[in-house]
Amino acid sequence: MHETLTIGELSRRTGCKVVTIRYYERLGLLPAPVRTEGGHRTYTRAQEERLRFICRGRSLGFSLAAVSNLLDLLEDRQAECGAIDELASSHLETVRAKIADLRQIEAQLEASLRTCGKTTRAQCAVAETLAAAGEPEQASHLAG
Amino acid sequence: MHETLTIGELSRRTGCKVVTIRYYERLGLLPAPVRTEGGHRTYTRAQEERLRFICRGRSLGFSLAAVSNLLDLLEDRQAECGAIDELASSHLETVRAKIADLRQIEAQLEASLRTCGKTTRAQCAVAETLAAAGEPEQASHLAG
DNA sequence: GCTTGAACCTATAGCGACTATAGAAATTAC
DNA sequence: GTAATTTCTATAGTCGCTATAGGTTCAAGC
Repeated sequence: MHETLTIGELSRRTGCKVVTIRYYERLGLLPAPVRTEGGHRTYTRAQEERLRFICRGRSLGFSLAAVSNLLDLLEDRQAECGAIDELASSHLETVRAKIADLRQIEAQLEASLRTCGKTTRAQCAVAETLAAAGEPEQASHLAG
Repeated sequence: MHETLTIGELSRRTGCKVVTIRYYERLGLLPAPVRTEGGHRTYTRAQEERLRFICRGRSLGFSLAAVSNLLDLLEDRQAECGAIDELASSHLETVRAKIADLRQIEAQLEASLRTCGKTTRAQCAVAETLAAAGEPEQASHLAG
């Protein structure tokens, strides 16, 4: 069987939006597929697999650059498993750092919300938490 | 005393970069400060407080739009504490959702790293985790 | 064969929250 | 007076998309 897929079918099968697929192609993450006479893209199973890999990497929080590295490593039959592991474990560290950041934020928000509702507007605990004049802090690793 | 500050001094005192301070001004988050004859910005203590508030909000993961809302609420002497609480607790939910996402990612990365190093390249567990053909997933709330 | 409507195409601009660059002018320290 | 530092403006780039506009192709029904 192994028929080819339109970009819409590929999108449905992978959960990756059509515009995003085209975007990945423009970035060079996905190879330019064969086109119909009219110029529509047609994808193979191999390309579907590659896209799945990209999506999975993204859903694990890897940057597109990291995903690209991973794809290169996988394609290089000489490459050691070690290089892949390294990328993954350095990413794991980043993930853990983000969790730690977020937990601090969670705790502070919880604390100020807990003491609020009991005080007047002038001493709103949440407002105080935000206004608290602390020492300059380095920006956290948080993106948003 | 209450002297004014240059943008560089303000930056050092708050930990907010000079370019970022100017950026906040352009967005209207910080009022345009008085200038010297030569056109250099001079800041007051009130503006320093406002900037601290913004930075604190950002470090708690609030968007600039949310910070702007919070500032408006604080300035409005009529406003109820409740509105502030609502913003904070809805943000807390977002934070918790992000933590949950990241924990799943952490677990998956840990799991694949644990089983790796024991297998040959061909069955690299990390590579498999990434290649795993799963059902289409909705994108997580993660920004980066 | 013809028409309709969905899916597809390209190109460009926008989002958020900055960051980087270039080149000029002001300020401060000696 | 000069040299170093800081500041100024304006513009473009980052990341990972998303949205818009305006046009073309494709598949199905008649």
